[in-house]
Amino acid sequence: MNNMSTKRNARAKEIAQAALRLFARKGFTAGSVEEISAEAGIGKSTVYEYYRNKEELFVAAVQEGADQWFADLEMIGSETQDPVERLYRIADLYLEDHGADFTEKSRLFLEVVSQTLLQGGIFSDQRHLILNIYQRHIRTVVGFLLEGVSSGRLRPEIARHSEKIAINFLAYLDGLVMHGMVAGGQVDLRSQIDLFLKYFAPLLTIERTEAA
Amino acid sequence: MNNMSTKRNARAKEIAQAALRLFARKGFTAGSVEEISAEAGIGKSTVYEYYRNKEELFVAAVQEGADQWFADLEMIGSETQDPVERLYRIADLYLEDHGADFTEKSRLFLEVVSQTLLQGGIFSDQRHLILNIYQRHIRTVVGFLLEGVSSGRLRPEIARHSEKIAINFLAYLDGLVMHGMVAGGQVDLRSQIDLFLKYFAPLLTIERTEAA
DNA sequence: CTAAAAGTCGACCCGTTGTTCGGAAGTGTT
DNA sequence: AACACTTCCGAACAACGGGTCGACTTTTAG
Repeated sequence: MNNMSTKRNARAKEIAQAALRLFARKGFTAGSVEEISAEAGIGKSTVYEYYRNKEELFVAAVQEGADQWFADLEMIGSETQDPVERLYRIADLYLEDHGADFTEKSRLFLEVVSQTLLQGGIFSDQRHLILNIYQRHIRTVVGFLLEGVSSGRLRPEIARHSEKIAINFLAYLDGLVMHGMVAGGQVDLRSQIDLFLKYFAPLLTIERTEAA
Repeated sequence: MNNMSTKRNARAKEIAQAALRLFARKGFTAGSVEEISAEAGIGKSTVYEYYRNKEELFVAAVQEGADQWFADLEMIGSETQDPVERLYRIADLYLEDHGADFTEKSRLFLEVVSQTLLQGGIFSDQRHLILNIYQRHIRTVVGFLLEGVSSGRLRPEIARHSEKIAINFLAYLDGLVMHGMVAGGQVDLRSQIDLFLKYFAPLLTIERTEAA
């Protein structure tokens, strides 16, 4: 029985991952259930054994994507204690795989935003789900900042505005990735971020190097 | 004859504007041609007298949106000469109408980005069109920065990185608007921008007020 | 005034796709 | 081997929506 349900869960997860890949590639409306089933290597009707409908499948795909994202974020938290280094690593995460074609995460993120506000979109009546993911995202970065203050590497004043700072930093990264998308390789995201952090990081850290 | 074609153009523009509104509200795939025709107060088939197909209509809608946007941007350029003031005004433009529900421009922008990268999307083979709009956008802000340098209000070093700076600034604004969208009023965009510009503007201007 | 041209639109066609259904194929139990 | 039970899927259903067509109305021009 337990064996049964774990096997079932594993199957459900496989389908969700296939859906994640396809939705990221083609979007919610254009990505058909049949294609997803093909991607997962099963029949179309089998999908409906695991998910009531396409929307539920999309939600599962988003959850799957979010889980992967937070796993990466937490990895950063455990691998380095230096707050500035952490910010650089987050930026790396955003740029990851940004070669020939874009990472699944960015595309799916875009699709989520669309579905969140588009009238009649999937999340228009399930905002709380997205809001949870969003707030966890912010909270993680706020945590990094506050830890940086406690450990004495960041200026104490940061603590007061930690949430605003986190939001601004992430907003910048999200926006930059979008620019990279529309500009399609015309913009060197790496050097954009380097320029940004070159001025941003000193605003946060204690050691002020006034001598240029 | 001339009268005829201007009348025809006017009609085409009306339809494009209706399309702009609807696509912004429901997205490209979910917004049907029938709804657009209803929004424009005409029959569905009439739309096809002015646009070959739905994609062409979408392109027209995007052009329409871009035209409005650049008109606003140029207005800023003519209304004030102060470069920092101009940046603030651009930020205002992004926040404009961000009350109950979001401005058409932001939503359409999102849809454009989607359609630009989604495999099989409209702009996947018409990237140049989007790229033109994008570059004009960047170039306008670069122009503001360079004018600021010439007039002696911005630091001369700015000139070297003017494009990178413009991109970073606009990327931040785009990203922030997206955050506002997903967070749905939980984030006070105005105060986010104020915090950002409070640290950003002094990096650009000549008069350094080291005494806090 | 009239005939051709342009504009309009209701009705229809048809491909796509989400969803259901009935039964076949596997799995475990006794 | 026979049974229940789950898993799987091919085929059919139904709705939706992009696009076409032919007839009707309005405009233009001589």
